[in-house]
Amino acid sequence: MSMNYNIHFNNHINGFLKDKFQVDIDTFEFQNTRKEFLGDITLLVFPLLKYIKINPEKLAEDIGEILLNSHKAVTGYNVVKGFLNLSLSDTFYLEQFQSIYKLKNYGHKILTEESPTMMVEFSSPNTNKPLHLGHIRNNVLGYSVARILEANGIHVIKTQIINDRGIHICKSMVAWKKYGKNETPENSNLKGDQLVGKYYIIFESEYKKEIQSLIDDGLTQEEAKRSAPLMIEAQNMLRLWEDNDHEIRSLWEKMNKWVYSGFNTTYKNLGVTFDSYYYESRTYLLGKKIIKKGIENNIFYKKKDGSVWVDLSDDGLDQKILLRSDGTSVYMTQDLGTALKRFEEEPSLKGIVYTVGNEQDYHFKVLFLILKKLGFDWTKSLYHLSYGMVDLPSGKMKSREGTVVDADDLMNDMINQAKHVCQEYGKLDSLSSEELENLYQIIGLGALKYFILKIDPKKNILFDPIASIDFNGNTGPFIQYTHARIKTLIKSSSAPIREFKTTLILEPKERELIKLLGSYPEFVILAREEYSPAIIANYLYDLAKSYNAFYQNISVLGVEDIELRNFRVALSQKVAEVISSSSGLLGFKVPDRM
RNA sequence: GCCCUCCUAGUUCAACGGAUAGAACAAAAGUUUCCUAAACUUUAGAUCCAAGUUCGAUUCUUGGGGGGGGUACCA
Repeated sequence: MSMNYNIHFNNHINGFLKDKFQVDIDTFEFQNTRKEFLGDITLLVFPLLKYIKINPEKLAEDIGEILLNSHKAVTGYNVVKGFLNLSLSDTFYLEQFQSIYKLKNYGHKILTEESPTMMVEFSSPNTNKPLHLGHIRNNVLGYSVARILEANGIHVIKTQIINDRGIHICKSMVAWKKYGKNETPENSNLKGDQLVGKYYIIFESEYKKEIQSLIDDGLTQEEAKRSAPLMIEAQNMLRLWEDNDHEIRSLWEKMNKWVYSGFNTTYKNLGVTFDSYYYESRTYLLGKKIIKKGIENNIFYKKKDGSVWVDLSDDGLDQKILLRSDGTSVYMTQDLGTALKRFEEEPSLKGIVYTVGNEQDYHFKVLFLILKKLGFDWTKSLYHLSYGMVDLPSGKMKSREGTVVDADDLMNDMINQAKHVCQEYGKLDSLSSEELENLYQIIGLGALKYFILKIDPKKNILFDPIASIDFNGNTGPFIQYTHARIKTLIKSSSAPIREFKTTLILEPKERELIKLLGSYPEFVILAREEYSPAIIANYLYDLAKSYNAFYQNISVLGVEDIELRNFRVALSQKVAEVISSSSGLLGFKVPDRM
């Protein structure tokens, strides 16, 4: 995680090793020198021992000597075990900084005609109930990865597959028909998705009652579940839906429309957007052709009852069903078809990122393996962006037990919490009520997003709403606050930013910050697709923290030197840019003033 | 049962196989002539256990313990 010092020192070290040991090594490992040692950057000599059998300290000494004599940036060196600590000149850092400072959108590659295209699938809700906290992690992760890919010069299509058909939506439809015929989002004052979700819950609870009374009549649990009138009605409805029954289809369309309108509100509040949509109702029949071809090529096999399977035991996995005995498709069939369709429709498509929870790790392993067996060459650029569950301090989220956290409720709570905290601090008298509402939203949602993104995607999250909105510590509001301070600083500084004098004498803390910015290519981290949002988020926090330390130190010193002041302003501006730009990657908005 | 995954201070999280394992919150103490104290400076505190691989292991391998997830006609 440091600047690519190879660019600067590669030739010198390489030439030396060639001359003396006849080995050709072209990349070296550098890291920032730990602050308890003297020096700025450190060359790791250990890895070289594989090629050169020599005492590491001796080798480090030799390389240090060569660099000191031949490279003007190196002003000194010392050796600790296999670590070669190099001191670099102020000039070097200043030049680095200046070259970076001139760039706009540092770390962002420009999209061109030749840029590859990738698809990022995320969100992918069911249309029978509103989005919940788990969806928020999904959306924030998927959207963030899409932005990171874009910064890498990749043309990204953000998409989702909407599970808009099936028994789950029929349950809501049955309940709505039976218990709430005239209720609409307009006359009930409920968001469309909330309304449909309400009837899903009504279905489940009425269904449970029916089961219980059947059990009381002497049926077994299994029998009761199967013969409950509501369930039979829902299954009938599904059949009618598949037969294209006009009435059912129009009811289905009406209720789905409500749900989409509700989802759109949620997405808008959350700040995510999509470029295309796939609907299960249009994709669920896909994939059967693939199955047929697979059977012909002996990749799949048919059982006596007519069901189709793939045997993956050679790859350490089980056998997997691909078509039911009645010839209908399963989830896997559909996903095979959808993947193929996407590559057919979008000839320039290079790969797909699937943002789906880790409970489906196995599914995607199998999906990718089957596609590979079928011989599609794009299989290797399919990636399952898997992420852990979100737990609450109060316990686990279980949708069946009604302990889920609704996405809309959570966002509102976060905004209210932000309001509460802001009002406690006061200092907001100068803002209009409209500005205030906007501010609360920015802070509340920034807190939520950062809290989720700062954690390694593969780990489970323990989400604590109160802790997330703390204005101190590793939180979104802290970074936003730092950004706002920098903006104020820049605004209040009338001094123009001029060329720097290389004779500048720097205080230790300033040097640290220059190093931070000198190693600004660390910001490339933001633009490297192999890094997760979590790494970026934590890096961002370090940056904000460094700025605070820097700021405090300067204030205490009371430095008034004019050159230093200009320099400081320039640095601050760069930090501000870094923060606001990377905030964008995280899906933050940052206020101009607070 | 089998497969996948996670386990680091009291708590929530960091650490390309690199130096004395970093932060934050909570705890204890201190700092206000200052571009906002929504800050800063101290102090105390951790790698689940056991082997192996090597110059070096929180990281890789194997075994064990604990949590979570998956497991053949649900998505």
